[in-house]
Amino acid sequence: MVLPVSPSSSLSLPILSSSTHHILPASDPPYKLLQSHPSLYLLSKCKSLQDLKQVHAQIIKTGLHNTHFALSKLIEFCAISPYGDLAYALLLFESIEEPNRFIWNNIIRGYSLSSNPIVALELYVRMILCGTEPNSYTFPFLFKSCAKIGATHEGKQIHAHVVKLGLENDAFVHTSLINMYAQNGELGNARLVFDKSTLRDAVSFTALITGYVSRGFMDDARRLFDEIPVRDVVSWNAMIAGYAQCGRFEEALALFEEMRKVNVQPNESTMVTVLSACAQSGSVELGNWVRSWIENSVLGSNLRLVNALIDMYSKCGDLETARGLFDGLHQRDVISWNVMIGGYTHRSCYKEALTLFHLMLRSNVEPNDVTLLGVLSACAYLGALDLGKWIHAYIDKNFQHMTNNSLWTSLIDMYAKCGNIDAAEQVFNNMNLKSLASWNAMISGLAMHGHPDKAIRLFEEMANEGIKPDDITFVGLLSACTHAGLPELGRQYFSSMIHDFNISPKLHHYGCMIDLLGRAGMFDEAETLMKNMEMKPDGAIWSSLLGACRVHGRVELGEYVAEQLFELEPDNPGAYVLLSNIYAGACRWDDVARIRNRLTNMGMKKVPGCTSIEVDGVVHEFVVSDKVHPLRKDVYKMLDEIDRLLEVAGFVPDTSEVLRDIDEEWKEGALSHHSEKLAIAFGLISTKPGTTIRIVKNLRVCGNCHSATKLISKIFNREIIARDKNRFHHFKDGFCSCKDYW
DNA sequence: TTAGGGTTAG
Repeated sequence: MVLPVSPSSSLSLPILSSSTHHILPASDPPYKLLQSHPSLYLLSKCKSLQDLKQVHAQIIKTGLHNTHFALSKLIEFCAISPYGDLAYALLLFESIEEPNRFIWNNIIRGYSLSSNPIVALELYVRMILCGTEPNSYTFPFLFKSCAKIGATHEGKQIHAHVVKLGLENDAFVHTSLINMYAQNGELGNARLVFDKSTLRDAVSFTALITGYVSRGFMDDARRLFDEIPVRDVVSWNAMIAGYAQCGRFEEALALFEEMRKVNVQPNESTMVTVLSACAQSGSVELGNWVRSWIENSVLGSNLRLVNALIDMYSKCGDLETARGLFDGLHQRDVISWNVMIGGYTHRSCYKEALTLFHLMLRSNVEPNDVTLLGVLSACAYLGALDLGKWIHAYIDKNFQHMTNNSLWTSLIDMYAKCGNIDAAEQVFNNMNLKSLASWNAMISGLAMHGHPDKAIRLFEEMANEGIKPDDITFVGLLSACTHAGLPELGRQYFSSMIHDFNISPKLHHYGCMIDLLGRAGMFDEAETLMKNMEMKPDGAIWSSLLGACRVHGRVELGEYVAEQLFELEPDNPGAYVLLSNIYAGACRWDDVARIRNRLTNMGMKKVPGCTSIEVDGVVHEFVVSDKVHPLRKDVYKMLDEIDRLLEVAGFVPDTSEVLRDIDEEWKEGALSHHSEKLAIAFGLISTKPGTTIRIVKNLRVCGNCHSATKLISKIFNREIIARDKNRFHHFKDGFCSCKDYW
């Protein structure tokens, strides 16, 4: 936006110095009388737009609407108060023939606080074109708007207006100017404004410190902090929050100690900041101390603090204490619900998260975008497509105009992970402004569904639109190559990422490459890559190499790799299972027995296989040889029928696998009782013929179940979409989309 | 002769 430029001036303000007209009409009665007028008093008591309209009517009835003062108060209330209504304020504003400066300032202020601050700038243009001179109150609202929408260009023009009017020495204008530059990433200019002025109170210092903190310049921030003549509580808070934000929790907590030593009384924000540092660093002891401090202070029942406590306890893993505090709340706001739901998802208790969400819907608190982001990630994890769809509809209805497009990205992720890649593509294609995250979500979605061609096309489209890929984009691309078994292409992307895009490979990228090379049997290249890594390979990388050894029957290499894994992750039974299977493949039964014994002696328990399926919005979970599902009798009856039909169709179970391998659901006996087959049987009896069955398994699907499921899809004429630990399998007409490569 | 700046769940 270009603001009006005066033809007579090299600076930008045209009408400022020329015509200022006078403000209050002569009809305005004495102020004292106005201030004590009952309608104006009532205004401050309004709690809704309806109340407001009644007071407005009374103001008109008593003739007060002819005074600028009453109109000012009315507009101020409508525009600023949480009970007001900005649209109503604008309506009123437009009806005033010659708004005075106070009225202009307050309508601008209202928009600066709104979700649409650009209107504040547009109103400012009108204000100066109308010949009303802005004052030191006008500018902080404008700079706040510029900061909120990143309007540096406009901010600079308005800065010129400030200079022209000689207002740069107003403390409020000064600080909001620093803040505008700092928030818009122009730290140099923020510093210039700060250095040029003699106005150096804690507030202006803090504005600049926050700017440095947001860019990670902690040393500069700290130097400034040490220079503040009189540090107030907000400056302490900002510095503590700064350390916490960049993960330097010890320094954050040390500063908090220091603050108490110099007798600065912590306030609500201090405690929120400290609790969030405790939450992130897992310092539940300090958290407990903070809790007793809070309970012994006037802040005892402060909702924000209890919310922060709930958040702290759940992030530290003490969900019980968190839930106790949550249940003890007499009044819960949306944040209370969000932290508790987020606590469950953070600790992987997705079912509890969804149960709580349902409870929230029944209470009188409206979910917001944060709630939905949390719930969508739980849906994605559980494969709860029905609830995910419901949330999609809810977003369409209530959040259509929201600028936060992470909700759409989250929907893409949810649909992809719930097995509905078409719906994911639809959401993606309907997005007006696609963020990098949304491109990434779509690319990885296509990758896990085994559509490397589509993922690659999307990547090219993205480049054509001038969007620069990041490291996550390449994880998606490389995993597309892994799932499709395309080592050559993977190699090309890996090299392109480093040389064309200047992105240094992280653990994830190496993981994809080593998986890809290993499974293609290119062990020499995989080993070379591992040796040349800048960081130590993690358990996941060694595991994928071990998996490749199993596929290719590389016993000796497998033994070496397994040793590395035993050392790195002594409590992970996966490595033992894989090594045992490698021995089994080579018919080395003594070694198989030795490894089994070692496993048993160490008292390790394999993660039990578990498959979930959602029917009519309810998520049902089945474990291997399930004995708890209420409909298990019918399920096992169906299972017998399935086995009979499989036999008729000529299916011979590969029992050798059960005898030889301790497969992913080891020790659990009969193949037909694997959790995915139980879930499929349940799906067959509880959905209409022809309905797609979607299941989610926590482990990788075993070879025997994979073959059986292919045939089941044909016999029962059902599409079966299965998500396992690594990827998706779309079973249809006797075939699987993974082309038996997984 | 009505008002304004810096910290604050993910």
